[in-house]
Amino acid sequence: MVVSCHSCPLRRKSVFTQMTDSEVAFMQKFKTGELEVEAGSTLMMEGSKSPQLYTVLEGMGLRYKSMAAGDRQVINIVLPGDFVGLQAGIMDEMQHSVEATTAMTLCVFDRKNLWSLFRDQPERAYDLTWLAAVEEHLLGEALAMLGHMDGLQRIARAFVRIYIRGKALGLVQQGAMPLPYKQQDLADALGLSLVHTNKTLKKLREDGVAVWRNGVLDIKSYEKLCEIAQIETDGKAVARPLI
Amino acid sequence: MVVSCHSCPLRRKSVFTQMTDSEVAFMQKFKTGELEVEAGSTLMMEGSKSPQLYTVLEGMGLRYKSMAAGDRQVINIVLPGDFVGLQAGIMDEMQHSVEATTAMTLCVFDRKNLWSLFRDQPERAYDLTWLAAVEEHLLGEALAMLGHMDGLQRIARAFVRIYIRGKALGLVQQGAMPLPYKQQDLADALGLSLVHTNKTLKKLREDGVAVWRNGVLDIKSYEKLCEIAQIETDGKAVARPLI
DNA sequence: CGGGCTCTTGACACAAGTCAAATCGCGTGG
DNA sequence: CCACGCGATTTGACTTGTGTCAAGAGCCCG
Repeated sequence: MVVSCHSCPLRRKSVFTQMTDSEVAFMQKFKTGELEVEAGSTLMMEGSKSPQLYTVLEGMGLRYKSMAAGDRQVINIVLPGDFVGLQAGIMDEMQHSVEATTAMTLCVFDRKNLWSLFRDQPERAYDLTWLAAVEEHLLGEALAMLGHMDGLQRIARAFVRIYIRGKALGLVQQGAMPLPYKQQDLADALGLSLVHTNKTLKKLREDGVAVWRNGVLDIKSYEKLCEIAQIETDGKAVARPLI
Repeated sequence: MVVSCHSCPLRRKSVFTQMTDSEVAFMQKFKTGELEVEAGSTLMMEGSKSPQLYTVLEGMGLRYKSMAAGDRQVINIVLPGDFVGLQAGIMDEMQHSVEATTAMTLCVFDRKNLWSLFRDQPERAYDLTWLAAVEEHLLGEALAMLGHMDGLQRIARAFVRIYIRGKALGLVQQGAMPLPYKQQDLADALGLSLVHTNKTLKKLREDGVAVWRNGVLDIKSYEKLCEIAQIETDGKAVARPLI
């Protein structure tokens, strides 16, 4: 059953900026269908020219770059509302891969209609640029994190960032949210070895800061976590456009 | 003396995509003036809402984020042709600072005209998004570098990247190009300590790979450098739009 | 019950950070 | 014209965070 943009459950959430009815109608035309993928599927391959672009409706995923020697750098996690494939649409090819960690439902757009969006809907073009600029900002933060923080701080910071996003999406219940990734995924995101990630998680657990187990992140002390992460406790997710 | 966009010396270089006469004419209207700043000036401050956006005509600079404890993460270097302030234009505020390392000449645009660019010049809007997407890609690469490479590899990779950009801009003469930064700048970019950066540079020097001295980067063996950096030797700069 | 993932833990090695001090280069002022 | 001072670059000695190797424990599924 295909959801109409008008009644899209994501669109109602306050994290997403509101559109006028005519704007929603345009997006509806832009949308060409829905895609369901199972856990583990690769949505986009580094170097490929995907003919399709997606907005995540449900499920979680990972963006990553493959490196020499078989290891990879996780760029960030993909949550509902995220737009996937902008690079393939704007540049020629994807510069990273995208993988579904859980089963996912995606809203599908056709890449060849992207230009009409720039021509006829400058507001949406602006939104796309906004998304790219925000992504750039987030990567800048991640870079600073890898460059200047130790393992404990990195993990704490990752948890805070994820928690803020999860909260904005309504995924958090009593301080806990689903986080169905592997320790290896986190290690690959933070530039740490699996072993060291594991030991650092243990420390956070024993210090009563946060417990991440069985795919659920449970924040025991948001204050302590933020202190370690060097982040203000009042951080909120910024409202973002939903494409 | 203000250069007209039509006779802009940068625009002639082949690294930049060509515009039609009418497109150049629009950019000319968009341009509100030129700015010359001396070495050491701060062009944009993290958190500020700059009313102006720039394209670099001459000189070199640095983008960086300030961190706790007084140190900083250099995001990347700023060379002629680079667009500065996109974040201030699209998002509300800059997320990083920009500093002039040498004296610089900048082409000035008014932020409040940015929307008219999206409305009336979809090609330019597309270009801006393209720039943001490329920036995102480069930061992704940088992230992978910090996450997975050791000091020697990082420096080698930084040199190769810089060299490719410098070559495309015609800054390279007999394998050498001006690179007027401090070792501390490079250290801050690569997430290394100054001391370790210095020792690693020494190694590159003694191994006959590259010498960086007195603000000049001299590549002694591009092959060795690329091998260390794990980059193909045939890498070229991609053509990019000049805003 | 067995095979294959994850997750845990311990022991050890090494890359890189920190601290401290010497040297070099350069502009300024006596 | 030389002495001084300050910032940048070098170098050495020591410390430590993190990676690597290896092996065991927990858990799910066929």
